[in-house]
Amino acid sequence: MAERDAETQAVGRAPATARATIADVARLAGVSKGLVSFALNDRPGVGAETRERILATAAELGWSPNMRARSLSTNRAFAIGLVLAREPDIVAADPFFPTFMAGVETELSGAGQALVLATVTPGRQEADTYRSLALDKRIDGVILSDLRAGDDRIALIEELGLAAVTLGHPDAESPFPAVSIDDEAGVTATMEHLVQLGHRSIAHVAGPSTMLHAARRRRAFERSAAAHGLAARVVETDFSATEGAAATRHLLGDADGRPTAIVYSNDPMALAGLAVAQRAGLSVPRDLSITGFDNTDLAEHVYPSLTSVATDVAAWGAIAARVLLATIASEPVDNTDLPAARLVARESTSHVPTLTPTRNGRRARSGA
Amino acid sequence: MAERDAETQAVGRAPATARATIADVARLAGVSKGLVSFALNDRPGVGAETRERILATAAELGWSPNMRARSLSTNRAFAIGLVLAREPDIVAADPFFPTFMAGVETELSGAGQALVLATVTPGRQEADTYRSLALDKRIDGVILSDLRAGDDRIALIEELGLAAVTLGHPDAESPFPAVSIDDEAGVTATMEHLVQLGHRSIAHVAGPSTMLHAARRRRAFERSAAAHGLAARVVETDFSATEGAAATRHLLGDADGRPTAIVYSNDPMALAGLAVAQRAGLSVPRDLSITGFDNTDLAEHVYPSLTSVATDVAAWGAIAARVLLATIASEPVDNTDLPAARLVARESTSHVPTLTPTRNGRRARSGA
DNA sequence: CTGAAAGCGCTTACAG
DNA sequence: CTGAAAGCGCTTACAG
Repeated sequence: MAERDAETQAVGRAPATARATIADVARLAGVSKGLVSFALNDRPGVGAETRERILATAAELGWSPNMRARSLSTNRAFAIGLVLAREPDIVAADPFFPTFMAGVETELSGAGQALVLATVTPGRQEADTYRSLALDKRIDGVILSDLRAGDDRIALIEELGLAAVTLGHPDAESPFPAVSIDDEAGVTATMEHLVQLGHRSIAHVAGPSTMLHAARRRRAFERSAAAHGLAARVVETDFSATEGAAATRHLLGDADGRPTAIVYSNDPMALAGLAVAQRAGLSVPRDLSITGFDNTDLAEHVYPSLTSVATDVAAWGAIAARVLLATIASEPVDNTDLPAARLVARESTSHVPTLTPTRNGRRARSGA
Repeated sequence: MAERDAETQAVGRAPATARATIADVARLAGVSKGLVSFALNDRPGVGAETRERILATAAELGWSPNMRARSLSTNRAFAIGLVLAREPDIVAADPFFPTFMAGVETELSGAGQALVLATVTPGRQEADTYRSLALDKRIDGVILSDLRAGDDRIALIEELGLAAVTLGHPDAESPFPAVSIDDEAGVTATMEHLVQLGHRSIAHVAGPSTMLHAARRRRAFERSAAAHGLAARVVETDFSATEGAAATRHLLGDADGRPTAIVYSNDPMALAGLAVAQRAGLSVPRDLSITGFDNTDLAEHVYPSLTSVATDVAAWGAIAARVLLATIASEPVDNTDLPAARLVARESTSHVPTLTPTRNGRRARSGA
């Protein structure tokens, strides 16, 4: 061993195991550490051939940047955070997050950034999680999902000095860019579809009114119902299949006569509602039309297949990540609106029965 | 401003924004930085009252450790990684991961550790992801899920010098502890259940044979079939609802007579299979019994509700994380076996029809 | 165009 | 029991 290796051997570790540092590159290339850093970061002020030589030796040594050191000196984490605050079973039943994260990842991996994910039960644990993520300096910014009414996370994130992007527009002032999908358009299209099929008695099974997107879908439902001169029956739930089933039982047992169509605020509830209807001896869509939201993979694989509203969730994730990274890099960013959610009509919706439905009546299925 | 603040003001930033460092604590407590570090880390060699004073001033200044600095000097990331390498739609349809990650999180948050999550499409991108996670020094170890036959990640992770824990036992030598759930017991219980109901023609819709847990479930099926003197028809899929549906169509159209029961290797496929059967005019469970695996939230909310195999996925995540953290801390760890998967019998399984099933036949449902 | 030095906020031998 | 110093691997003014 040449004596120049002496220092890296200090720990008694095999040289092969030791990672090359810029000091190694500098020594081998015969320049200073600072110059190596400049060359590696494509900064001006390094002679062309010097740069070449530095890059070559770095490659030869298999050098790669140590993010810990980089982070410490640049005061950046090169990572963003996502905090999921829903009851575990609701997160699990909803394919939104895995798809969304896959989209986020496509953007991050190319940019050398990492995603740190935290799952918490809703409540004060949530704020603590954001707080420690920031205090530990693990992330540069967060993606705020599941925006709530008067969401206190906006102020918290601002106080913590993190960058952020919100999924959808908050209901109050926000210093953060919003990346949104117009899901109201999806609800409106659903209503048009049902009205066109002759439905006049349509109910909505909504998500929690504290969640902005659930409230938005509900308002779109109510607006559309009003526009068509229909009553707007709404049952609120927590987005779970269990409460979706309960809401359906409630609606089907309604003394005022059960609705001929139910618009659910997500797919898991619609699937649970479908089962409740079938169990009650109703045929879907002959006796009852049903629609979901988010166009889960399963939607086209149940019987009857489920009419649902599709959004490009992965694209949403990718754009949200891109906007957040731009924000972190202090680049100017605008609010972004993604293509509106669109209705995918399938078998679970059809013409309203002309008479009160009978269990034995045969009628050709129409619609999608 | 006293002149002792001069240095922290160098950037022209408001003092309120500046985070307290151990240097600040040391100055205010009148000791050296080293001593502060010792006191804060509960190391011996600090006088009782000195320690008190240091802790008090740290609290007063709202000091919290900067993980970047800590990481750089200790050569640890205080974070673990999870790389999801499945097609996005399969990850999305399978509630395993969100639940698993919630379990992981319960363990990590208490230990001041973070989870960095990467989602990749299977293939060479996967290895690159592990590689850069390690080279960037972002994580100390990984949880290896979805073990494959002859899984090359074992060697890769070892080469990268990362710690790891595997979900289930690899099929070859592994230096890493395994945390396993005996899902074979679940399959065996399913078979016992079906045989007891009189089924003699049982098929299995398996996951990819390259995936160890899919292969394990399949082998358990075949063993159990053999033990009962039954033929073991198996159709292999990629775990997706789409292929689950296709496999079901194939089995129902089988020239040798269709099976009276189908054991699916996961719930999404079972749900898709249920729809295929219903679409073909078969009544489940009267004409065909169906079972799933993993006991998805939706299993109890479809009609008929789905007999499935339940495992405590969240506990699995928590234990896996705990074992991994112990490994990273160089504590001795053993392989861990969690309670065996157990069958949850519901409506989708019942007595085999005594005659070849007729579409109009009425027979009281029995079983679960 | 290039070098030498200080600094990011911690930890950890090494001396007293 | 305590202090002063070096080091982790980078980046970045500051001089030449």
